[in-house]
Amino acid sequence: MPDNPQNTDRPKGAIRQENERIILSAAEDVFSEEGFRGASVGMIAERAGVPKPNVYYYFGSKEELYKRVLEDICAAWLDSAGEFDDAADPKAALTAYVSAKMDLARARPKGSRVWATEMTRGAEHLSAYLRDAVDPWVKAREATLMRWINAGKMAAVDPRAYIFMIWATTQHYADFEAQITHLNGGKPLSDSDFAAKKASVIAMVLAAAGL
Amino acid sequence: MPDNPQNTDRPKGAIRQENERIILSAAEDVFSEEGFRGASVGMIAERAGVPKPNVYYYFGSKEELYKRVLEDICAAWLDSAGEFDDAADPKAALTAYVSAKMDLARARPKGSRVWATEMTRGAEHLSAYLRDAVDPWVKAREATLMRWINAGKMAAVDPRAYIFMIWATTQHYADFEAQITHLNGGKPLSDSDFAAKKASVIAMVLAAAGL
DNA sequence: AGCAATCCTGACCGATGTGTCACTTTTCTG
DNA sequence: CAGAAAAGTGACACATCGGTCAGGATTGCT
Repeated sequence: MPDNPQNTDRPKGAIRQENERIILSAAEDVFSEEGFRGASVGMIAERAGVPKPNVYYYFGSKEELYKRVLEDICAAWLDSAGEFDDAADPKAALTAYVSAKMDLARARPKGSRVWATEMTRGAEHLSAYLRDAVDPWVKAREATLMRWINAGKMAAVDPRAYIFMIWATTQHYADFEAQITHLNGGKPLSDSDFAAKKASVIAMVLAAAGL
Repeated sequence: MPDNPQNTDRPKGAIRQENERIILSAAEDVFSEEGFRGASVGMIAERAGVPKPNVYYYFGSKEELYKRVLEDICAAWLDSAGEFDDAADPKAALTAYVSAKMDLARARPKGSRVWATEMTRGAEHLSAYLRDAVDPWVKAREATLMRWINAGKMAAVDPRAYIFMIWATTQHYADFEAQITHLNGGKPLSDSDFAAKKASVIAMVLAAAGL
């Protein structure tokens, strides 16, 4: 095996692409359960069905693998964040955003949990992203919410507290999936159960802002 | 040192009580950051300022220590749960409950994060507690909310989704403290900042239920 | 087919983790 | 004060971890 610490500079072949995908998926699983420090590369390799040195072949280190997983999650977060279109009216914009967030929670619960575990460790690996992407996004939406409030289009809420409520409530369905399942007689929410909860969340979030 | 696997059967002395308190507190810190598997007894011992074998002297194993930490957190959870008094009217009862939950999030953020990390691992260590304490509590409060809804005292919401919203929104201030701090210019919320957010959360949760 | 590049993997290394234990020191009690 | 109980702790055994590497196998290209 050639000495090449810059694994990411290698040309992409079909095998590489497939194996990276498999390993990243397994890593997301294991990191979501045990966090960065609690997850072992051995567990990830086993989950992915590859030998452990292969994980190092494709990713230079546990940390590099973790960063790649986080990047992917951040991209998904940004995707849903784009649904908060501030040219629309409050009800339409918030409905779309909460809807997208609920869909993301449903489609990517483990990603959400990786994000959550990184938060509990102080979010060191997310600090640049929070500063460069999340913070500006929050400030822009605060401004939008204030504009709507001042135009009398929605009730006067603390914009930031409102945004936190949206995040918390939607991500709860991913992050606390185990609790929700336990409280649902040990069964995960079915698609129709989830759709009903989604509708309820949208309604409540809108009502919280007088919409 | 005598061979006594039943450490918890020993009479409690002042030194023991103090050292257990210190170790439990340190354990809560470390478990909240790295979760069960990622936390090491060595880290906990260092955080507590005691030699590692002393941690084993007072607690039989890492797992026993973890269970003790969780028990303490569950007791706090039950404390705040008692504030949801179903003899009161909806507004008073919900205000009291959300207030208590916000206070708990503020006073015990690390406990909340231990709870959250145990959730991300599937909540195995909490399954009995969820079944025996949380599930009955949720069912009783669902019934209460339905009674209020049917009496026309509050808007028709999905009771369970509403309870999840309360949990999510209040615990968010603990679980995502790192994010909130990052988004607050790197400074933790001051007491007055937090009080304002608390008031906003209470208002929004009430509004979500038409109160 | 030959060769280069890529991929795979058993064995290995030093570091770190859980837990133990013999022994020492300190505290408590009669 | 003496002895028992409680508390403290350096050293240790074994397991697991992050990461490495030589060499074999497979793939891709001319």
